[in-house]
Amino acid sequence: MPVNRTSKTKTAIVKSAMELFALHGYKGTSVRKIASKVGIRESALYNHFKNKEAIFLTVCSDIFTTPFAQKNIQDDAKKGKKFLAGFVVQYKLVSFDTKKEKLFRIMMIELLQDPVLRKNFLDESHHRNIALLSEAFFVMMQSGLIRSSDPMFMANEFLAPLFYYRLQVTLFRIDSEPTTALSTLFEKHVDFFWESIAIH
Amino acid sequence: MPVNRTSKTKTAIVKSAMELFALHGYKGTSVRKIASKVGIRESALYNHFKNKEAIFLTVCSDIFTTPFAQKNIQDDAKKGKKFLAGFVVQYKLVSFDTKKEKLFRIMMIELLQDPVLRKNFLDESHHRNIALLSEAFFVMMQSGLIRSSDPMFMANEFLAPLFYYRLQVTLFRIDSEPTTALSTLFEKHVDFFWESIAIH
DNA sequence: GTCTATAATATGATAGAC
DNA sequence: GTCTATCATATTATAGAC
Repeated sequence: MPVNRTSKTKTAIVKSAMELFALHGYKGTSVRKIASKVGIRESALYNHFKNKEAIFLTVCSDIFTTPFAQKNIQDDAKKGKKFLAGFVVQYKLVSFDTKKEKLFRIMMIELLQDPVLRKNFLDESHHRNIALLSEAFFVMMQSGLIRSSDPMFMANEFLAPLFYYRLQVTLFRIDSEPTTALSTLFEKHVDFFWESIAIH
Repeated sequence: MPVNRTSKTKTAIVKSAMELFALHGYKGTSVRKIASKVGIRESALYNHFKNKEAIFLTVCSDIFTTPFAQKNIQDDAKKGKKFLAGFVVQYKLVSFDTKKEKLFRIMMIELLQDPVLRKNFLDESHHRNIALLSEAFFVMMQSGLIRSSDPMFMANEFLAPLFYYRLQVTLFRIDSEPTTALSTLFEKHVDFFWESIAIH
């Protein structure tokens, strides 16, 4: 028997809620509208969730799950540019993933209003990425692959454009505008950045 | 006699509304709360503004006014690093300006929800900055100051970290955390970037 | 697990006295 | 220009029948 005992309705609620939260934020999404989108009455929804916040928390539960499961940075980082390219491939995949994009929208809307979400973003997303990249750059410096600098600052410089491009992708997609031009930015960033730091 | 006939109450409404919008967004701010903060009744507020949206539009009216009044980029850009440093000084001033910070918060909250605000951000902020920087980088390339590359892409790479640092400043300030460490990032960015592109 | 009914409250906005 | 009073509607949430 399946371990996942989550009912079909509950799954449908989370899915509908995610879409509405991504479009109108927490306050702009009413329990009524979620229920309506699912095709049930408001009261029936309370059979699956304690309240509106519980729905939101479930929707946000894997907002910061990251695919950057780095096993061995010490070794991987020695590959230099290839390591950075690999990181960006993952980042780009996440940026264009439909579900992740919805969660990213929710995060951006609530980031400045929700203290918990804000802390999680800084800890689980920003600091985690910075720590990973810092270590990698440190290794690359020790290996003589790149010029010497503050690894953590370099990590910030490397990460920031990725975030900015991801935000642009999201903004374009909201208005159904093509993202082909934006798509290449990620790879160009790796090339440009590596050209900037590499010791030839 | 003064040209500005805006009443004291109207000014107070805009000020209070700005603070509330910056904290809780458009939907999270009720007309009641604005009136309460001003110290008047809700109905009195409608004597100064047609409706809630009119208040919001007034608050947002100079959200994209920029201090980057570049007279002569063709000449200024030839100064190379000094031009970039000057740009960043302006950007940093805006990032730490109390009023501008509130407007930035509002923008970030509504950016993904309000199509008009989104378009204005892309046109008046992003594209304007990219156009300015692109032209500057183009001049620098022609002058042999920096390595050859796509000027517009380079502009993106230069602008993105500034935006990211500004966002971090804003997030830290919401939680009343010190921004001294962040403060130096802006100058370090200029140094790092110039080191990356300059022809020595 | 869903429905109808209902409660308590919040919201945007208006009417009319002062 | 501000007040009290009021309205229509929307909102979160609960009670109880089926």
